[in-house]
Amino acid sequence: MQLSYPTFEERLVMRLAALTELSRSDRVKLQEAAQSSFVISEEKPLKLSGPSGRSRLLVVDGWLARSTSHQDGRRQIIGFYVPGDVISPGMALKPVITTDLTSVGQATLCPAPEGQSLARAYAAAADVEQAYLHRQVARLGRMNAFERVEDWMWEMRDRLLLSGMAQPQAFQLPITQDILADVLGLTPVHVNRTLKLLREVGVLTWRSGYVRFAHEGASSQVACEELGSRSSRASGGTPFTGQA
Amino acid sequence: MQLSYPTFEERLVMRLAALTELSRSDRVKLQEAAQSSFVISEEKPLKLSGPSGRSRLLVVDGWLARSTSHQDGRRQIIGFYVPGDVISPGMALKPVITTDLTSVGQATLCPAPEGQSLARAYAAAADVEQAYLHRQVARLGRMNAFERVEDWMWEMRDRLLLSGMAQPQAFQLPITQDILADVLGLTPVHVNRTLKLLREVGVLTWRSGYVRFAHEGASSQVACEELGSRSSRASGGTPFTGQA
DNA sequence: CGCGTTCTTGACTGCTTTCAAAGATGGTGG
DNA sequence: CCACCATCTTTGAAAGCAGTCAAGAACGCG
Repeated sequence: MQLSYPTFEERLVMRLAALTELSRSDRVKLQEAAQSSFVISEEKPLKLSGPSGRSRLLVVDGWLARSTSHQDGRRQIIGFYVPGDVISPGMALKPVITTDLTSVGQATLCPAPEGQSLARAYAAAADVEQAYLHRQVARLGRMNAFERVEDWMWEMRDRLLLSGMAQPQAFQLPITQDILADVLGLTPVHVNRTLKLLREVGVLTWRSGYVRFAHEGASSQVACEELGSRSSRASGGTPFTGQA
Repeated sequence: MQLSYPTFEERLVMRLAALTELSRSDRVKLQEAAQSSFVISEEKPLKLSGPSGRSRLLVVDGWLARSTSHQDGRRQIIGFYVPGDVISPGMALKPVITTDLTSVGQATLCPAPEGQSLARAYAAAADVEQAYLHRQVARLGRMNAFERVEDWMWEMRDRLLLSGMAQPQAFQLPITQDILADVLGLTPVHVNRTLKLLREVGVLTWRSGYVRFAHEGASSQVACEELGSRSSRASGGTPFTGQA
């Protein structure tokens, strides 16, 4: 079980320092910023495109989701913002697509302080965010349900690890299966079945908001192999349940 | 039929001026840059992550594709760069995912000139690129084959229109169906069938590298309606808690 | 303890893939 | 000018992965 998380200050410094060398003064600014944080109530959409959302924000606690939806109810979550992530407003001259930003549960944010080295960190964060978008495209375009779920789980582990919000083989996942379905472009029912499969095959378990990997560092590559060996065996009752 | 395209200079100015007001001197810089363009031979991957690729580039002719691929052969094209687009290197500290940049057919590039107003244009271009990534995620995650193809076609029309590389109802599409399949996360066979359907339903035709829309301005919204009226309902979405 | 949300599971449907092969298309050389 | 070849486009039939519909079980909360 997760014993304790880093403090708000520690998360921000930890995460952003991983991107660039932060000057001492900028680290102090981050810690000060964390003091003046504010809470976003559950499921209340943020308007970042308007004049109010012209400033950059930092996530200090909770998860935020960027999503888009049709009027027929279909919804796609583009991605999440987790503690330490930078939310940039964007100039949004011509809305190629409109996205909403909502908090998952309750989230705490703070205005992003300015600074020499922080500017570099924000730029790097934008690059990383783009890379994760690329990966999300690849995931949705060319991976099956099994691979999508596993790949995504490892990705979140990696990201949360940077701000101390995860352990090497486990992390807290504060979303429902419905939401995960909207992230991975699947139906809730099929997400549920896929999770069951991941559990049976011995990849990971997700119970009461807590994800635990059965084995260390397995990238999406393993997912492919698992899948290949499973299907070649025609059907798989696989031993090896996850450890407690 | 396409009578003639704008000159290299015109494309760059046209496209970037649509993002921000360009100063007179910066427009001149763009025109000069277009003079010193170089050609990328067909299907030769560019290495933009290395030290050589530290500079920003502008596309003046042809299409480039950013893609990623598994070792089992599956390939996903993240997106295209078309004339007027800005290719930024990215700091790529930790490769969350590795992507290749290859030219589709033959492409012409030039180094991106620096300038006060150009800097704003590049920033805006980056924002727009991110918006198109969001849209690509939504397309792959929550649209069926029919909608994906139509939505993508309109998107490319819109983008090419900005640099004068398209007409309101037609544009030249220099790719194969195989490549389109890798963009939309489908198989070539199904792309072919979907194109046939789009043709029969009277949405668009694509013959000898030339796309022509049957009707004016139909967004992806129309795709949904078409689909709905034509046969069974589109794949239902996942309603969210507390919907209206 | 009751109720709403979330999680599971089963049975069936269907969109997309797979496998295979025939039909265009375009460029090249005789 | 036409045969020839590689590439690309079309089409059919069958299989599979994911979606749909429905209902029961488990969970959390006041």
